[in-house]
Formats: sequence, C-alpha cells, structure tokens
Amino acid sequence: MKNNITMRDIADKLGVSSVTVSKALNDKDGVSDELKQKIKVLAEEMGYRYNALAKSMKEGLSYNIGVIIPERFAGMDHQSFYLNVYQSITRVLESHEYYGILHILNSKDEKQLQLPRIYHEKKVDGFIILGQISKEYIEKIESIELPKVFLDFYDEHADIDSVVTDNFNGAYEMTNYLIQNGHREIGYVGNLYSTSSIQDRFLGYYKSLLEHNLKLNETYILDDRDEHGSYIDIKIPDQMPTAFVCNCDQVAHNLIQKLTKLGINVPDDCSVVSFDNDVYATITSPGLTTVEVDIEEMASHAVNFILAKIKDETKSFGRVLVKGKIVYRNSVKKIG
Amino acid sequence: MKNNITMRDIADKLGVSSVTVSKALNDKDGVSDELKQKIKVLAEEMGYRYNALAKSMKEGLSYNIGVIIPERFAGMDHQSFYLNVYQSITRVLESHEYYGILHILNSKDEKQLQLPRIYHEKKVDGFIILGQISKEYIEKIESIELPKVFLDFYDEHADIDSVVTDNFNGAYEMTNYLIQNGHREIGYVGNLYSTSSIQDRFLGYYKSLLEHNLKLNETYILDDRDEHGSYIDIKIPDQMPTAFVCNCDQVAHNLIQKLTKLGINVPDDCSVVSFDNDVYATITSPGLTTVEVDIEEMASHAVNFILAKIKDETKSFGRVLVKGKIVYRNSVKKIG
DNA sequence: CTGAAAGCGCTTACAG
DNA sequence: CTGAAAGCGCTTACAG
Repeated sequence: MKNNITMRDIADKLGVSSVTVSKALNDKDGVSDELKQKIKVLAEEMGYRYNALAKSMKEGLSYNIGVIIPERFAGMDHQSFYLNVYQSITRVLESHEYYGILHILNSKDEKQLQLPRIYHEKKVDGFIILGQISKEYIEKIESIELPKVFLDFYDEHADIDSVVTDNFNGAYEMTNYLIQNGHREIGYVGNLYSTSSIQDRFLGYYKSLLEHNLKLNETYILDDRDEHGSYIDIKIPDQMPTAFVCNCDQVAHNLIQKLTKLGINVPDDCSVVSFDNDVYATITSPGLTTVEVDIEEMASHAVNFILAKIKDETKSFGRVLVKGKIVYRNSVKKIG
Repeated sequence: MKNNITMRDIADKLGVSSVTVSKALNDKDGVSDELKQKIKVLAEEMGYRYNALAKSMKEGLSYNIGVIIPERFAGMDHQSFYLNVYQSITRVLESHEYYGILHILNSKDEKQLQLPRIYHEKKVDGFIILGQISKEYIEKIESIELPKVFLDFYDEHADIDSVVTDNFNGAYEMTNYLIQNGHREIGYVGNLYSTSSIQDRFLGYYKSLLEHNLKLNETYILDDRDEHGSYIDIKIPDQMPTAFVCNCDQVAHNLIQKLTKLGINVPDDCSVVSFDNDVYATITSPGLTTVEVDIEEMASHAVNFILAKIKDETKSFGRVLVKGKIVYRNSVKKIG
C-alpha cells in the first residue's frame, strides 16, 4: 500500500492533531468552520480515503451483513430469484452504509451444521437467511448470538424474526379471481410436503374453495416435485378441472408444456394462475396471470429489522407478511 | 457485544501472553505442542471467535474483493447470468479466505463517474468488474491504484487484465458445425455495434464463412437490440437463410418465437445455434445447440489474477481467453 | 475550539 | 520456547 494517507498525515501538514481532523471529516462539533473547511480541502487534495476498518475495530462492528442462501436455491434451477432478492438487499444495505457478504450454503455444510467462516471471523454483524434451511441448521443458527432474520420462509418457533410473502392471501385472491371468472373445478399444483410456502398457498386456495362452497377434489392436487425439491413429470388426471392454481411460475410453465403436448390448450381448455411473476411468467405462452412477490419491500423489511436488532438486541419483529400483487395476463378464460 | 472473548482473555486464564495465544491459534512456530493444544482446547471451550478485523488493520488489507456489476446486467433481462458468475466468484474467493462484496453500479453513478463507497472506505483490496462499462468509467477505474480485473469484457487498452470467453473461437466452431451439417446460407443475429462479445462472435462466424468460401450476405445480419441494449423486435428477412448463429440464447429464444409465429419451424425449416447455455437454452423448444461459457473457469481465473496482483502489484496477465464448450441439442437439422 | 491519552484485538519484530 | 513493546488508523472520553 503506497498511497496510504491517514488522518495523521493531514494533521501533520496542517500542524493540528488527528483528533481535530477526525472531527472535521465527520462533521462533528468542536472544530471551527474555517479549520474544518481547510481540512476537507486538503484531504481531497491528498487523495485521502477513510479507513472504515479502524472505526470497525473501535466499535466492534464490521458493517457487513452475511446473507446465507442454500445452494439449491442459488442455481439455475430456481431462476436466481434469490439472487435477485440478494441484489435488492445489498442495495438497501448500501443506503445504510452497510454491505452484504453472500454466502452460498452448500449441502454438505448444511448437513454437517457448519457455520460460515464469516461468522467465525467476525466478518459480519448479523445474518439474513434467504431460503428454507433444514430444521437442524435453523437450530444451529439460532444458537449463535448475532441477530438474524429469516427471509422468504419461517419456522414454527415463534421467536425468530422472519419476512415472508403473504402466500396464503395471494393464493386466496388468485382462487377468488378464478371463481369470479366462472370456474368451479379448480386444481392445485405443488407438493404439499415440500415447503411451507407451497403449503400456505395451498391453504389460501383451499379457503377460497371453502368460502364458495366448493369441494376439494383430491385428484386435482398434483405433485410438482419430489421430496428433494427436484421437479418431476407432472401427472395429469384423467378427469380435468377447468383451472389450476400453480405454486410458482416455473411449475405453471412445466404444467402448460405438459398440457400442450396432450393437446389441451391454455387458456381455452384450461386456465392457469401462479405465483412469483419471474421470467417464466412472460416466457410461457400465454403469459401467466400470477402474483408478484414484492422483492423490494421484503428486502427492505429484512434489512431494517436486522439493523434495528444490531442496534438494540432486544428488538423483535415476529413474522411479518408482505402482500403480493396480482399481475393479469392471458392464462385465464372466463367460462360458464 | 457481550460474548466478546479475545486472545487476551484466553492468555489470562492460562497465565501466558497473548502473543503465545496468537502463535498457537495460527499454528506458528514458537509454542510447545503441549501448550498449543491446551490453548486450542480452551479457545474452543470459551467460544472464542477470531477477529479478522484486527489482522486486517495490521496488514492494511480488508480481505474483501469488490465485484462491480452494471445494473443493466443484473436485472431480470439478462437472466442473472452475471449473478451466477458472482456466485462462482464468491465461492472461489472463500477458498482463499477472501470475500466478495457485490456492488451494483447504477446507471447514474456510471454516468457521473462515481466510484463505489467500498472504494472510498477501503473496504476492498481490489475490484473485479463484471460486464462491460462505459469507456469513461473504465478510465475512472483505471485511475485508482487498487488491482482490478475485467471479467467477460475487455478494453482496447492492452494494459488491463481481463478474462473473457473465447467468443471468436466459439462462434467459429459453431458455424463450422452448421456447415458440416450441410448449411451454406447462414445468418447472424446480434447488433454489431453493441458489445465487443457480439462483435467477436460475429467475426468468428465470419471467419468460418471465409474459410469455406461462403459469401457474407448482409440481409442475413439481423439486429437483436438497440444501442441501449434493450431487445427489439427482430426483423425477419424475406429471403431466409437455412440457419442462424445467434449471439446468445435469449436472442435465439426471441428469434425462434418470432419464426414460429411466422410459421417457420425450427429446426425443420431453419436451424439455430447460439451462446451461453443458460435457461433459455432448455426453455426454448427445441432445446438449443449452444456454446456453454465456462463460468467456473472464468471466475477462478479472475480471482487468481486479482489475488496475485494484491500480493505483487507488478503482476500482469493481459487478456486471457477461456474456451467454451459446445452443448448439442435439437435446434440443428442436417440438410442437403 | 483544540489535543494528549487510551483503547479496539490482533501481529511483527526483537530480546531473553 | 515465551513475552514486552510497538503499531495498524481511527474514536471516545476528558482536560484545558
């Protein structure tokens, strides 16, 4: 490091103390405006760069937040939805003079309950966990003393702060919309034993059926993935409903491809709605009517929570739901 | 910070000095094996966590690398190809006890030549710039004294280290492949004035034509995007070639959708090959024969270069090409 | 308004 | 093999 100008260098040139330089550069009281101005100008001239590390040392804060994404959510398979969320997170963090350090949690570490090195090296002041992790890993994470926030999933334990989309309500409104369009035989696509968001979306769908006095027909509930989360070939029932609620856009895409192959046209023969409004929503033909997850809002909540918890560790927010927004396209047909 | 155990705390409990603890924990010479063992056990017991910040301060290194992605490459539009690269980068960095800090460079900052705050705060020891930035911003980046590596693009200035896919060779081999399959009328899709990778791929395609004594037909060169990089409606020529080389999978996808609408079947009426092997390669029907960019290899090079330059600032690598690999699917038909 | 002193938690010579 | 001293670059009381 050659170009290493410190506050002391500036102080020496001006014949003042480094304390005064510190105050001036941080716009704190205790320096005359005149001197402050002089110092700022000289700092600029000398190409001074603030050393955030020193402040960190003093305060015991790294000003970094670790963002943990399980590797199965970070790959191509999931359309990097989570990477887009990560991007929003870093943007919000930056506006608070914080930075994100991404940690992809690989399956081996998850199984062996290995915490990321950024934890062991005190490189971060807290963790945002983005995407469902195993029960055991949740417990491991809980055991550490740093603030943490779960994003896009939650655990039955009430004492962990989490930010999730309002899956229940979104699916409920989606199903209502189908019913408004005359549909009475409505199926659901998603493995109910896979993730909590699939479950919640299912329950929202179910509530809408109940409210409208419609029977839940079990042959209309289709599996979309196996227990490891890998997508499987969707089995189309002999007896078809007039519409499907899919748990996500990618699955809707898979479903529509499958239906098309069987000569079933969407939306003419069968309507389809889904969740996420990711690339699959527009890539699919017809475009999908879907619930858009409010990524910005979720990221913003998660960041605000974690920063509040760093400042005051007694703060607690519980489970916070972020409402989605229906985006209308052409995958639903009015019938009846 | 309550649970703040330091080396000194361990030292005090054992009646030794913190120097000895430091040596023991870092497996350095100068401590008896016996004592070293004792120290390690106690550290574990006390829940000691190493403070990387202190080391950073001492050495003047943050052990972070800034990864700059222009925002236009980070959004949905580009299918987060770069976010996947970022993921590989962080993985390689972690294996070197380094961490990545992602900075999405927004268009305003790029225009105003605003350097990221992580630079001004000495939060990073170097930069990997991922994705083409403006000439002016390149100059700005060049002016800073930290090591930097350009990834997936390069500049005419020879003195900047960069890692890029071998676009020229990939397109050349792809076109050869089409010719082997009997094609003689081959088009190219991509705005030649947009990015250097589109240009290089075009030139590889052109070289293959030249080598096989095939004429370059200008009406077969189709624009895919405007000067801002936004995709445009592709204009299909009246006189069609029998095959197209597309500059990327997404554009191939757009092209195929367009052709399909016009009743032109791929690959029966027209073959298509492309670049990237991203989601669009498998989402498109038929699956695309395409060149896969070796993300791992590129990330690994970029990281190794930047770390080498941090250790020894005189190190220089120039422009390094990483070969891609053809993935064969069903978008090419043998003819003639 | 200005500054001397102490400290954040390590590591690097150097001395014993 | 072990440790006292100094220093990395700031900031926070506190004194003048």
